Amino acid sequence: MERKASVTIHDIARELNISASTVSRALNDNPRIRKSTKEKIKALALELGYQPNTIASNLRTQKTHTIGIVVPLINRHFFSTFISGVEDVAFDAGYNVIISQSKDLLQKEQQIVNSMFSNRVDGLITSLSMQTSAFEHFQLFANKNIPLVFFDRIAPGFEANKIIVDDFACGFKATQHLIDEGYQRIAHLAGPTVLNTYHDRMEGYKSALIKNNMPLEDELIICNRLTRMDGQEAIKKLLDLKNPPDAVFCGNDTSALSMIVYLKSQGIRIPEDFGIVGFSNEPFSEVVTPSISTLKQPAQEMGQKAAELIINEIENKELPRTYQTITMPTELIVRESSSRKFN
Amino acid sequence: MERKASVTIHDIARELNISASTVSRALNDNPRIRKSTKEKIKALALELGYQPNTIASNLRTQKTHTIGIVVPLINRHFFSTFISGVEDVAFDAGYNVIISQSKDLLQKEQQIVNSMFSNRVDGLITSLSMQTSAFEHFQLFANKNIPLVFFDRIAPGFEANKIIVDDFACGFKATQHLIDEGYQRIAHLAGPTVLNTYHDRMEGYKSALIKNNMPLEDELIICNRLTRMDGQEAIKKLLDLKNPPDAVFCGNDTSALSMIVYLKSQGIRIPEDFGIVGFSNEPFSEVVTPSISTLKQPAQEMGQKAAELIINEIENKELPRTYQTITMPTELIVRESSSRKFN
DNA sequence: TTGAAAGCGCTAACAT
DNA sequence: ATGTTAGCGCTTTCAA
Repeated sequence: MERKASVTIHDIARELNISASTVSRALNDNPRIRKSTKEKIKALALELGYQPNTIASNLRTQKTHTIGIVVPLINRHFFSTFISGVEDVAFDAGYNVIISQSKDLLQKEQQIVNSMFSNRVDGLITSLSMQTSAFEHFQLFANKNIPLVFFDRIAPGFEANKIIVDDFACGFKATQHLIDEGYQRIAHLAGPTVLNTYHDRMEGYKSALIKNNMPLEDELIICNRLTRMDGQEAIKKLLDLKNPPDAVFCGNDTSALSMIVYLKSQGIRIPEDFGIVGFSNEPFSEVVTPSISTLKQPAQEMGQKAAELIINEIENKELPRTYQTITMPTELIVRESSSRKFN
Repeated sequence: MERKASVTIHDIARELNISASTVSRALNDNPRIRKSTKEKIKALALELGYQPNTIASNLRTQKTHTIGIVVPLINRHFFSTFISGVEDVAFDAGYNVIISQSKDLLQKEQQIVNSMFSNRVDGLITSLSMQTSAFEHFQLFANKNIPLVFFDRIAPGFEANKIIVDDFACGFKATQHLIDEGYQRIAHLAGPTVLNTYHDRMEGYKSALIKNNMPLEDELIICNRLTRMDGQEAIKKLLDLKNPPDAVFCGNDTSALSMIVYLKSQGIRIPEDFGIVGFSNEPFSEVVTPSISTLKQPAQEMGQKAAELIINEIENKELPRTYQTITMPTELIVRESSSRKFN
């Protein structure tokens, strides 16, 4: 029942009448240790069930081989897939991954970022909460020159690496697609436009309308948090307009889904009477009826890229820092919810 | 560009002409420090931008306030939701969460478990890989008396806390439901039955058939890894039998979905001609057409419970250890894919 | 109420 | 090829 004190390199050293440093070197495969000594040491280490104490090593080397990730919600498909991508690359490079979720609360995000710092993560990868519009809490990392990568919801103007998709182009593509399908009056449901993602999608939407000489109308743009409930409220509001839209480009798939459910319940046919395009390519979008046209972001690849970037930065600290913003490719996936032409 | 050395308690001590221990005590709100001293210290700490070095503290106190989680795949909804539940409780209790995915590979699982140990996590929460049928790699934790919680896919016979659902009862309920709906010949698609989850679901299935005086037939039971592809192959095989089934209870929703897609493509009507029940209540199950009847596991709550259990164990190390197996409630959600009676 | 001193387990100059 | 020594930054016993 009692916790047996762990075996340390000193235990091994004592037993073999050598010094702890030799043991340390041997276990780290330092070439300056004689092969026979190494073998002796490793054999005994195995026999005694020695397990290195990473904490001690971390303290000594000032390096934790740990990457922190902060996302709004761990169990959102986009984020969990991103995390999976990070973990893949990190694991292969010998890094651990420590994760927290902000729950879209600025205050929690701030706490987490501080905690990650105190835990001396070697780098931090993050996508901002819906409430985040100031970035002082990340200054801690910038000041200490600790690598920082923003993805998806980024801090505009903050000097750091960033991984995004071209949300403007996505918004444009989605809207242009609806126009091409013959929809006449296209609305947009946006998320909080303090966030670059939702802001840019909306601008892309507007730009497409303008390019096609269609009027921008304030009443056709609704901003909320894009939950299922939000989607339903939005579509109700839109249908209640004197001059309601015949299509909506939604800021995410969840709200698009709830709109579809509501429209179906009202006997409004999709895509014949009403067109919908969502965002993110959630797993359900492909299999729901009608299937949801959407924009696919390469979540796994974004995570991998983020990990590569940050590990590279961690391991090349001395190089003059140059920050890049990497734009990953997206794909407009046209499905039933907007495909009049196939009918 | 150069990394400015961090402020330590010694810097604060020097500046105030006091000892580092006093600073340490003050910052930790030790009651034996005079209030005025405390305030002076905290003010200076703030001014200098002091951030505690958790690593050093961890080494000294032999406690990391970190919980390790090992799951097969981070971006499976059940697992990411479980993780979210753990993180919620852990964060509130001042614990960090470090995560790795085994990718259902035993070897990776072993590596991860060792690495988690070396990182001196205070406890480990895990769901086994599909390849795991021996558990020596967890012995490390058991030997050192480090709290260990298995969930979902557990190590039978291993002395540890466990959080599960009653998979046997689930299998029984699902099958009984299909029988009640009038299906005559019910097949089962199982995952690797070395895992308790899939094994128990299958036994539940068998038990329901027996109870209803229906024959058990080997050809109606297929085992694979339950991917989409696996589901499709399985349903093809089943339909090719001389005497094919008219319903399937699937070990997960993914394979159930792929069966539905295939059946629809063959013009087989669901639920009229064929009944399907899945497992896990993936987000898509509710919205696909036909919607999928399934068993709902309380993933978030399981995660919370796991965190509570392990934190309690961590913080009451001295108590004689008693291991519990907690069975969480499940719910059979009846939807279109098996609801003949509603038609 | 505060300080001195030791040490958690490891690594890395610097010696030999 | 190996040993000596110092110390990473913190906590904690013991002493004052």
